[in-house]
Amino acid sequence: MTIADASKLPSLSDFSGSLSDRVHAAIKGAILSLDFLPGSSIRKTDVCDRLNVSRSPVAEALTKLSSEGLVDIVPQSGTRVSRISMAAIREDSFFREALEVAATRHAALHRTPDVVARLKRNLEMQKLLIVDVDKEDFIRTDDAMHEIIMSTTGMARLPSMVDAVSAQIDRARLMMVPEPGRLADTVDEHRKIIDAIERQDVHGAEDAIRDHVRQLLTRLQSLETDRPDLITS
Amino acid sequence: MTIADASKLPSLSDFSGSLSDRVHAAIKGAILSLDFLPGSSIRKTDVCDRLNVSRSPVAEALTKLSSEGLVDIVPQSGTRVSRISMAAIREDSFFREALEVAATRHAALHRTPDVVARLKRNLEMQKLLIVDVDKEDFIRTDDAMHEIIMSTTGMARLPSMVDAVSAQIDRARLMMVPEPGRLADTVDEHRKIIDAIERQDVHGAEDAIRDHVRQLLTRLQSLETDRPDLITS
DNA sequence: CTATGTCAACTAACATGTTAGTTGTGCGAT
DNA sequence: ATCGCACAACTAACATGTTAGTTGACATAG
Repeated sequence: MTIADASKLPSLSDFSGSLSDRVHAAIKGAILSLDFLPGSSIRKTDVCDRLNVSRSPVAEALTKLSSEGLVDIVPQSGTRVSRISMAAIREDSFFREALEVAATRHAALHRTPDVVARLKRNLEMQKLLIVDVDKEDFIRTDDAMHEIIMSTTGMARLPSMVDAVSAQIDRARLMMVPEPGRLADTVDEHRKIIDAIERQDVHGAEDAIRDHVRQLLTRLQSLETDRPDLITS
Repeated sequence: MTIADASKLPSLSDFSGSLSDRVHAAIKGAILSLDFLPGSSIRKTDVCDRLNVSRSPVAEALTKLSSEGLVDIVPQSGTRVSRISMAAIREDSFFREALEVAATRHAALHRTPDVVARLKRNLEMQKLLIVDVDKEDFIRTDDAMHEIIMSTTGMARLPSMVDAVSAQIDRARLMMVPEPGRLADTVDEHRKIIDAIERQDVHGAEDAIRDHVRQLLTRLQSLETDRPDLITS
């Protein structure tokens, strides 16, 4: 059984909030970036030594990660980084789809000219970033678009909810090999979503965002054959 | 400032799982049943004394309740039972609607004759229970119907997800005065949902479940004027 | 060589001691 | 009487000690 390499943990000073929060963020980052490999076991004492904290905040952080599905705690035995399972990815994808569809529906029903303008400006930015092949910034802009749509609902907890439910997806996404032309396709999907919102075409917007979210799921399925070492079931 | 009466906590032996889990269930029950009143502060030591456990499991339980929105933890200061806010209820209702709509959509798309039969049997049971005016059993049967629909998705975590997101709603629901004829209306809403699933009418099923979930929200709005002492904002 | 039982090492869970931040209270100054 | 400030009491957060359940290694019997 491999053991997660605690030396890969970033320093706590990179984060804010309570000690527990920072430990949580540090470990979560290590898991999502695959510095902590799926299936490896986490030794609390290693983490404590590396971060210079006691077991309390580490225990609390691991409990939270467990509820997010990123680690498996076996009572009285040990804690392991959860393996990526297609079943878990499909579940997370289902939840994410449910929330994104609801948000997009709301956006289509209640859109204001201001929101449409912001979405269109965001889309133009995306087009520019494709030409630059600036993937980092593209992802940031992509996220911003989804946030604009979510913000129309006025639900403060929605972004963090979507975030929590996307943990497995985010981790799996990192293992995918980039696909040529995928960025251009993504922008096209975004355009369809924004167009439907502008027309207040509720069903059109729902279908468009659903297609978009499912694109990712479809592409993730390929991991099952590509990286069977990291995927269970 | 009122203080939550720890003597109202049920005994831990009524629950199963780890000590933390049982403490969590006990406190959650007290909050949802309004034995712990919204706004009152929870004294860890009282809870420890009553349940004969140390502060660790109590702290963990309260952390979890905090993430469910049932208590507010003020760092270095205190923990209070969260007041019911219309904003929180609306958010929870939004999340619940998103999940239930997604589940119902899935049920309509992939329904089998067996599922339809089970749903129809459940509906007949509901009709009988109206005549008996057996509210307890009616609620159980109501819940069972939603579970049948959710089970068609095959998503293991869906019920617990909906449950977590319904905490605020469940608490508020208890304060509502029963409305004559409401049960019959509920059955009618259920019938529409089941009919649409049987016809594989996706949009019809979505609309029907949405109407159903929103009925509750609408009725909850009245609390804002009826019980302003328990509602904030 | 395999199956099984024992035991030591390890771990999460729980208990308890300690620290530091917040809040209200009362006293004194104005 | 009111404002401000110091202080005491209380709390969550954190550190650390203790308990009990799990696991795998190893020895031993078949």
